[in-house]
Amino acid sequence: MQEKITDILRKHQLSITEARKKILSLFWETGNALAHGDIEQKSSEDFDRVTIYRTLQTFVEKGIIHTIPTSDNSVRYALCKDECAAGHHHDDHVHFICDDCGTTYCIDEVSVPKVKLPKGFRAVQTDLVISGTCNKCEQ
Amino acid sequence: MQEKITDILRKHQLSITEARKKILSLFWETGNALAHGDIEQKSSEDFDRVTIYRTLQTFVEKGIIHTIPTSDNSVRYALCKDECAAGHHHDDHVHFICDDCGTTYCIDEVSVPKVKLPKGFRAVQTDLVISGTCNKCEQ
DNA sequence: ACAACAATGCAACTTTGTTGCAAAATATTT
DNA sequence: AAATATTTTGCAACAAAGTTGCATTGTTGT
Repeated sequence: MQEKITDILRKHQLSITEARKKILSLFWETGNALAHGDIEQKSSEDFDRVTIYRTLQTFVEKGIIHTIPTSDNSVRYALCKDECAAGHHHDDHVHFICDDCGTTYCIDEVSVPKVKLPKGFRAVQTDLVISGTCNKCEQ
Repeated sequence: MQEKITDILRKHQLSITEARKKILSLFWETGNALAHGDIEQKSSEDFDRVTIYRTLQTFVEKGIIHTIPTSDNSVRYALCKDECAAGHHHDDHVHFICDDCGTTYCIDEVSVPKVKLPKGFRAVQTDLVISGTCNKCEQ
């Protein structure tokens, strides 16, 4: 587990620090997307607020995590697939946000359908965000 | 023009005030989506910051405008179609955000494709957000 | 025109995010 | 393995974004 974490950091040419290991393992453990606030709650005693901001920023730049668009103001982050490299994200999968529990899922098994845009519009990134009720809150 | 604006407000059972008329006409004039900041710039001398916040909130609740999900932290608003009612938005169209000029378009001619979700997930709202270069910045 | 009600402005505040710089931790070189 | 160079972190201070309570003003219905 710890090896996997340090491996990822090394692969992206990042020095291995406590903060980065901790934050990265949080993503692995939860599986789902995390907002900055979530991370702050789960590690506020270990690290400064600023460190979390900077770490997330670095991870995004290096292609380890990506941001998920949301209608409310909260930026959420999730682990990228292996194909993502620095500066070039390829996270064209579906994101699901539960209105009940707030959990954000990456639905890997569904891929984002290609859309034909009007003349002159060139697409670079496509995000499909679905909100509703997740399988845990459905009962 | 002014009649159209007051009509919309009346239809949604809102009292007709200067702030609401002004902000609503801003949406009509620009056609595209507006962030809170845009509105503040274009009317900061007329109204207080707080009034803009509250007006936008009211408009969303009443189904006059809707929020558009974005990867960066900026909340953007756009006019709803006629079918939207208070509490029930039906804005399943495509949004396009230009990386160059920052303009957010509602691409009405393209509709959001239906997506099959894993078992237990129930979709309520589907947002397809595409970013890239718009037809004005393409040259 | 008047009373009832709703919206606005102001001030104070909370939350969220940013920047510069010294101290500490990590990596690199020999 | 120790010394140096480089990066990262924490702190403080700040800037921006958003919220709340309350008195004042504006709007609506009779």
